[in-house]
Amino acid sequence: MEKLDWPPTKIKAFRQALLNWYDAEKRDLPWRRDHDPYHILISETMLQQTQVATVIPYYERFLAQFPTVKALAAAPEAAVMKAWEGLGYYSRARRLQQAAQQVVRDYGGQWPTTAAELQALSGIGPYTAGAIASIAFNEAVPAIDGNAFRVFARLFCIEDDIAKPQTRGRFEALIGQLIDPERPGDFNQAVMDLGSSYMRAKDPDPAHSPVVAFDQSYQTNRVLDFPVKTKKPRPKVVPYFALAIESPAGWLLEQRPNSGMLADLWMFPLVARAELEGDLDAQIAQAAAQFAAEAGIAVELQLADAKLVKHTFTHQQWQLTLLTAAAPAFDLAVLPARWVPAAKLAAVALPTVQKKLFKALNGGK
DNA sequence: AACCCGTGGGC
DNA sequence: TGCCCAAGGGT
Repeated sequence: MEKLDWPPTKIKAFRQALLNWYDAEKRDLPWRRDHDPYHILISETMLQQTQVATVIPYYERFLAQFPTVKALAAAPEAAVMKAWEGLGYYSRARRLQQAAQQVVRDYGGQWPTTAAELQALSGIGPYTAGAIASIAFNEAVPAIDGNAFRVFARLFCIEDDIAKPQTRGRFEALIGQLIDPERPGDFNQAVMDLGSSYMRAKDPDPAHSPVVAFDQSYQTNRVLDFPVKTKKPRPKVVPYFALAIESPAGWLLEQRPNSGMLADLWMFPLVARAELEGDLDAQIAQAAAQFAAEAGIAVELQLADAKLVKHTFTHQQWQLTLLTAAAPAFDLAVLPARWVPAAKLAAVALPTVQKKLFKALNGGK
């Protein structure tokens, strides 16, 4: 598709059909109240791999807590992580704050205005750079997300696998010829609205789409054949012991390493069972020994009543066997850990799997 | 290029 | 239940 074979009149008709529909039917979303690049950045970052309905309350709270790019740049990282709690993909939160710090420090608070410059900021890739540049700064660049891939794959019956990185370039070339140079931000957002309504992944309604006359997949009765996308492998099962250790000072929560799964969040200490040997009792004894070596104190681990908690991520399924122990409030200087009383749990960022563990300890409530 | 990184909803 | 999907980016 090096060169789009549509005549200029057809290109104009497509833009008009899309934008007329958008002007009449666009969704009323909190981040569409203005074109502030800070607002666009927050919303686009939250919306990565996350549904609109999930994002809306997070967006409102986040903006109330960190109203300006300077406020976000200056905030304690723990506060940013807490505001992100439950949204997932937590590196997004750290990189969002890093981007804010880059804007303040490297640009003196004056936003770069091109997609090329924006993409150099932390956490901003080709999609988010295109979205900010087109919506906030009117640059005629595509913003290719899952919606755009689906919409244009269907419109042109494109067989390329959208899971492959090299496919993006072909879509960029195509959309670059179609995007409305007068209204690039609205064009990109119209494509997203189209991709989440008439041209959604499941149960689409292409017959009533504003661009049905341009939809080759509909005309050839192959709508659901597009986009072509390879499947992901099933999550791998990973067994752990989760150590619920309670002292008069509260629960023992460990801060996870600053890279990898649930980086920087707070959880019960985990012991990987794959490295342990023997039956359950033997493994519990090994877990206790391992903990004693790290913490410098022996605890008596017991199988909890609610013993198994499962949590599925994109690539892993954790099977957590819950062990409990009562302990004195021993010194934690050697661990990246804290005693957190129940009343102070609201102060640390907990992943959903940790909330499940607390719930299991409370008898499912 | 292939893999890693969360969560909730829908069927 | 298991699987797919949802405004991706980093390495």
